[in-house]
Amino acid sequence: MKRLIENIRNKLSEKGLKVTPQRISILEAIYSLNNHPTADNIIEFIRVSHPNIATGTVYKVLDTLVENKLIKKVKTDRDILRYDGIVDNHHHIYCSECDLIEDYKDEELDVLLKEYFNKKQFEGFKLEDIVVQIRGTFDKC
Amino acid sequence: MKRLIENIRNKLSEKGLKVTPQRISILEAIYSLNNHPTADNIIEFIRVSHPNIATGTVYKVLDTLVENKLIKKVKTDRDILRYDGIVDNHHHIYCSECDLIEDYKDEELDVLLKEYFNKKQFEGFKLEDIVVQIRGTFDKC
DNA sequence: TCCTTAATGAGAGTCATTCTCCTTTAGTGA
DNA sequence: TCACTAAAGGAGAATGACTCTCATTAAGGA
Repeated sequence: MKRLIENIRNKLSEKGLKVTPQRISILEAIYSLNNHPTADNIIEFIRVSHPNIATGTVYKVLDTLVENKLIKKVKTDRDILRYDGIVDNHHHIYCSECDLIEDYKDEELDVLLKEYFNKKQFEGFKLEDIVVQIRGTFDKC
Repeated sequence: MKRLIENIRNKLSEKGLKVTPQRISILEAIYSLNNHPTADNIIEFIRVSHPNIATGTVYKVLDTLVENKLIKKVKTDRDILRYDGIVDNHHHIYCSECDLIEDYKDEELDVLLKEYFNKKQFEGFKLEDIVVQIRGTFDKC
């Protein structure tokens, strides 16, 4: 736990961001809440230890973290914005029945896509990132 | 134009949906406004010829159309829902600078992905759809 | 043409997110 | 170590996209 917080401090100052208790607990919340929390999940989690944090602050910090690539936004077509503490390239599996979003890492796929798009070459466009959305239904749902 | 409306009528009744003037003009708006309009874009467009349409009606019709797979939802990074009149399998290019979403059709890519995921086989998961999100920046932005 | 049921209009309500403005604090430099 | 300044946070009002409710209207089948 100590170690996690030390790690968070380093990440923040590496980016030239002020290390504030609010920023630390928000990142801590994202790392603790596994499944792509919403802003609301994060606020609820933090209020336990930090009852006075303002919702505006949480949104502002989340924006800052996204800008500095310490977290990612996850787009879903069905509901509100979610946040993802994993910034390595990875994909998402969306269940059509429940609201779950699962992470999907697949280096073989990454290589395949990278090679494909390298060959392709877009005119007038600088490619930054490719994310695959896999939609389907879990049998358990 | 006559032809477009006839086409829309057919699509609606094929799905067993009542053919109402509101539904027709909403679909017409989506087909006319090319680039993935927001609900607001659609409302603005329709009000010209149909000033009394209620915003609630527009949202309700859009939901119905999505449910019946006559249109698709797309979400931008800035968290605004947009609607897409193209329901064939296709992908999207997201610009990090502007909020534009461009369509990206690529059958070679579709085949590649289909083969890849056929080989892969997920346990306990029924695959429905694979969409690739391509993020980057247009030089013009 | 009539009847039933679904669709629409109007407008109030909701709720995630943003804004404003004042206070507090992190980090720098003396 | 302390003081200063710009950046960050708190409180809560404001915004705006979307939803709900309920009375009215109209599509489509009998």
